[in-house]
Amino acid sequence: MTSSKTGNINTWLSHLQEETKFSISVDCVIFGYDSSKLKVLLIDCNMPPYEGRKSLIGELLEAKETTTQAARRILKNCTSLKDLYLEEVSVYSNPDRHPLGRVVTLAYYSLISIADYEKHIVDAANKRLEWIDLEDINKLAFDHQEILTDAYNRLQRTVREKPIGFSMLPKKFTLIQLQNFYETVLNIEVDRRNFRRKLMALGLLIDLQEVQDNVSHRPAKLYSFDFEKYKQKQNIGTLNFEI
Amino acid sequence: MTSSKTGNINTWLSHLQEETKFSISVDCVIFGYDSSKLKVLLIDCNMPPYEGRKSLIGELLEAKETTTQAARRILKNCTSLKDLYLEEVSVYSNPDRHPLGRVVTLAYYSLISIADYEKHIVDAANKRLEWIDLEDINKLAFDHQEILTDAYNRLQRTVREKPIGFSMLPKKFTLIQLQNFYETVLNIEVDRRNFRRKLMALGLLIDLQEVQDNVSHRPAKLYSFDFEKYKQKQNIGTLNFEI
DNA sequence: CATTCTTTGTGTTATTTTGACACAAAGCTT
DNA sequence: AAGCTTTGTGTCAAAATAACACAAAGAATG
Repeated sequence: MTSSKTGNINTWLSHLQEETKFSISVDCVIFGYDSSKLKVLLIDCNMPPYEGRKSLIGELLEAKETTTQAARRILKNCTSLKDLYLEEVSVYSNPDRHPLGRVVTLAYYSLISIADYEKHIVDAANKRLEWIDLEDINKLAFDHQEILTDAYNRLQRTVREKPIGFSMLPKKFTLIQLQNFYETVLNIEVDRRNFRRKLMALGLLIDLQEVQDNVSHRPAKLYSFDFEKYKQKQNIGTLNFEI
Repeated sequence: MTSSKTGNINTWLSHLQEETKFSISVDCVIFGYDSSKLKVLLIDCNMPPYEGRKSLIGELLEAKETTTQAARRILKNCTSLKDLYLEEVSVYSNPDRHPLGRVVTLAYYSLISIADYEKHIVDAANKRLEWIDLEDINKLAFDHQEILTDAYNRLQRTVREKPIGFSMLPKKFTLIQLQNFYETVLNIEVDRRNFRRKLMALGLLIDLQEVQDNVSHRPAKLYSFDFEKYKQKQNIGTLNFEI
């Protein structure tokens, strides 16, 4: 019945054979946002046949960790930041996708506010890490272009449904900055007044009673996102964050 | 800088070591719909310590296939059906999740119209496959309860955004059947008239000019879903399938 | 110091979408 | 023929969305 030599892994005992074991890597798409640009943290690839191209940041899964833990390890290695937003994208398992041999990859994406955190990017020169504008990326190593596309689609979807965008903005932001962020990430244009009305109606922005500094025009009011209130609303089911 | 012994898998050459290779399995959550019930195709598990419980259907990934191909192989093995809807759920990689040793699992879910296809379920007795009402499932083997929950959440989300529900219904269906389906899967109640208005407004249902047979009341009109028109609308961007 | 420039902040109206609700029609049963 | 069950349909109120213009704040300029 079952054509597999190994049988149903979930019902009867069989031993795990070496020839059906695989290297697993975890690749991270690290999105950053800065001055109205969505960027991705990339690294130079010098592995044939992809020399000269850039690639996502990835490492092999280790013996005693989950893929999520591996993703956090990678993030900490290149940003020295913990607690970043992290979301699984997909699995990439084409047998020929990696020149070193068969590597099955789990992709995750993560979000960073470049303005707030650039100072933490460790040793960027040594690691040849670089923020590249998303719109300028078109030919990554391996199947990373596909991974990036998938990750971006996931980001676009999730950013509409959950307040993950705020982790890409400074802690204090203006409504215009927030609007620009959504317009950039979602590649849309929205009416300023309608956007403000909608956001204020959520009741999740804290008016900091401060205004911008050092701008050569009327300074905008500063807000922060009320994560506490969001959690409460989430718990009591009152929530509909929808951009 | 990088603490990993293996270094960045995507930049420089390192060999793939045996101690960091893993067994990978693919598990399928096969949803079926029949007489207003959402069901899942499960198999008896007789592996300690989970004897007596039921589990999802899964097999080990083979050397030359993608995880998607493995999922299709599994589906064909237990339903002899090809071209079923298939969607990735998530990866499960806790080191202790499987008693045989470390197994990293990719979960997929798939959809079947039980009414149309039950005849194709091969050798259900031999394989100890059984359709179990979703609401009666509460203690599966391994971490399969978690996988099922994740898969169901994905199904609920996708069924609202894409016309995947029609692959769980007979090819000819009544509007009431369609409504019952959405009410069951989404665990909501909707107004009959408003539901009909919304669905007809999509312009994607074909009025078959037929009515039900063998019912002891006024027979309902039969419809089918216009997959062709849906594809066209999708291509020209006119689409907003949203239940 | 008055004028200009840029950007912020705000309210109303028309349109569309959603939600609530009741009764007649079809076909089978008795 | 009367009764039963389920299907099929329209209107109106409420809510959400989309479109739109002008005054106010502060810096820069002459």
